[in-house]
Amino acid sequence: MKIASWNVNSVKARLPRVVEWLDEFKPDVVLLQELKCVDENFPRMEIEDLGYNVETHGQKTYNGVAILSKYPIEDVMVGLPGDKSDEQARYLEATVNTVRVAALYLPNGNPVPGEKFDYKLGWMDRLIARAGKLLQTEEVFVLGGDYNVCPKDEDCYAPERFARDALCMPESRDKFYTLLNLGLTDALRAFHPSGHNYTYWDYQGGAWQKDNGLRIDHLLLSPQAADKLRACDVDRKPRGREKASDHTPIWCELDVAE
DNA sequence: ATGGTGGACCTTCCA
Repeated sequence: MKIASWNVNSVKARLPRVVEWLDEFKPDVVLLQELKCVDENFPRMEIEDLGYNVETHGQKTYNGVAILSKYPIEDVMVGLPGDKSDEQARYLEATVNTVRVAALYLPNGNPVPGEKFDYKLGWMDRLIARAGKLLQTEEVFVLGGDYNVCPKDEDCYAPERFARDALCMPESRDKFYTLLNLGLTDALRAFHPSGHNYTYWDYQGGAWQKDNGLRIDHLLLSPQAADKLRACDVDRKPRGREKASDHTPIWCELDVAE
């Protein structure tokens, strides 16, 4: 069972790239971020025509997450618990083929310091709390998405340039490791313990051509999911195409009965 | 050197 995550940076602008990639990669489940549209404007028909069920949690102009699945999507939970005043569409959780999955778009947090960085850290506290709840169920689960956290200096092409950036700040990394240390597995690092495995390259300055990237998209697995992990990698191909997103998909394969 | 990339939206915000 192949589960992928991809920040598409506008599903409307990216639809040809998304359709093309679904057709060639044939993932079973896809966690999308940065839809940048309300639910009514999601290109549901085009995705359903490829054999996917669709659940969306959209928002006008900003954010927005979705779950696409070849299996029925059950027990949907919209939004990250812990702050009823939070109106940003950044979290969607559901069960597909016995696996609990979440599509998450963690706040960027720049500039530092400021309200946005505080919101990021607060959102991470809520994610840690949610992961703790999920771990109590001892289920197979995957928390996938754009975490906007670059875990280590080796995950950044120029760590000195990002030392004060919200993606690399010690507070961001500390909370990311608090999350991991609950007992989750960073699936990509389980298969590629070191080296550059970037998932994002800025549009500016020829970053893609120079491989000036960062690893900020992650698949975090419960212990029960990690036991079933068979493969994990970044698919760089979509980033090199015309009208590309600035992120590229990360995927894993779990040995789950179908 | 006050640019630069891209998306949404309509003038500025966000990444």
